[in-house]
Amino acid sequence: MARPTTPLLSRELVLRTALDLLDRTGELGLPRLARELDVSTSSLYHHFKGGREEVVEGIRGLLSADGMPVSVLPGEDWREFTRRWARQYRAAFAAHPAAVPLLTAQTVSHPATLASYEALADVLHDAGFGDEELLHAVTVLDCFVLGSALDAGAPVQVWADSGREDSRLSRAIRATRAQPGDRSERAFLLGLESLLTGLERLRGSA
Amino acid sequence: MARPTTPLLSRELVLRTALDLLDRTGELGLPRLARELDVSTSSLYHHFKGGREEVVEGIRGLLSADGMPVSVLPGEDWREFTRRWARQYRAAFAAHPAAVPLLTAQTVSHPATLASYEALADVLHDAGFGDEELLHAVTVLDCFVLGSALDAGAPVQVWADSGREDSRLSRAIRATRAQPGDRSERAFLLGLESLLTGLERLRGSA
DNA sequence: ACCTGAACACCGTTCAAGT
DNA sequence: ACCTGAACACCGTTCAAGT
Repeated sequence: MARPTTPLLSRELVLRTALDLLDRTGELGLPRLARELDVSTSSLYHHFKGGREEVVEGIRGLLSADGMPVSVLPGEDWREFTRRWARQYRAAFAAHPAAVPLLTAQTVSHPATLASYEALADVLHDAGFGDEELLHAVTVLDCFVLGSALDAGAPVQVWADSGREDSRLSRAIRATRAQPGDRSERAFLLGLESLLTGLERLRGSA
Repeated sequence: MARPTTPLLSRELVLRTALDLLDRTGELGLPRLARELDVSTSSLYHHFKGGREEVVEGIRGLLSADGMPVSVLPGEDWREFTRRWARQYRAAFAAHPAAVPLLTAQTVSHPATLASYEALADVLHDAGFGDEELLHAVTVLDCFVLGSALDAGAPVQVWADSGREDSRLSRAIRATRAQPGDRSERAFLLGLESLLTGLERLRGSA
């Protein structure tokens, strides 16, 4: 066939298919992805010169572009914005658990993701955070969100439950009947509030 | 040569070499690892029937076994123990940044790691945490430590700095002159204190 | 510009063969 | 039990050839 009159691929199509493949199989292989698209593996390199890494980064963009808050709503303070930012960030990851290890293994470079961090930084700055405090705040939130995203896909509860039956942890798990996914999210919300309170104190100390 | 009179390999030797390889090259390939050990690739499977996954899990054990607190020191309260637990956990990971993405991509099953979580759970229980609160506490701490371990290897600061020069984040980074590694640790300690305070409130509400 | 097919250097894993 | 060498089914990436 060689060059078709109308392109068979587009970045968008490749990325959507890649994310779907990841969701269904838990893995992302370029040959497998190309098969899914009815195309030869080398075709992918015409749209992603950076190869596999660029595909993964594109997936990050997909998740960042859709729904991440970019500015404060009317009447919203920094606490509310930050809560929204963190919840949306985690939710985007939690919806695609298999993508998370791939994303955390690779440096962030996608503009949409960078933009969402910039938005957070701007809001914190306007709220009175100094440069030092601002960096700490962004780092702390980033760490907790990423860790929680990993936990959303592979909850502590699941592997802890396979330990000794008479252990404290196993007994605690049996004593409560919430689903691992629910518990993961509840713990996230709880930790987030603690961090927001801590950051408020940090802001005051500036 | 076939079977040597004295074994060429041991789990310990393989794991130490694997961790060293990971530290030096940032990657862990079984053929590469075998070459490092002057042995054929298939030899590794005699000591790790679970293959690559078991090797990675063994590395987790190496990091967990060495220095993780297992019981409270005299006069130590739950807060101090938990602080020590989290700091040691993160430090073990931060010392081997390339191992972190491998470890977070794979379910925990190593007894030494499970034991360190059990130890934390026991201390929290003795401090009066109920089953529900205990699980939340362990989850929150796990999330934050893992996220911070990722950040220790690939700090937010590094990739954020490659954004627009006039952005708030880039300006904040330039305005402060701490090293990314230092900042990562400082942010961790700051967030940890916030979480400890939050968990204290959780404990009280039981 | 965009797709193909072949080629290359890698993987991880299995297994019969040797001591 | 422990090591080897060959074999298998995969990877990711490159590149000349075709339209």
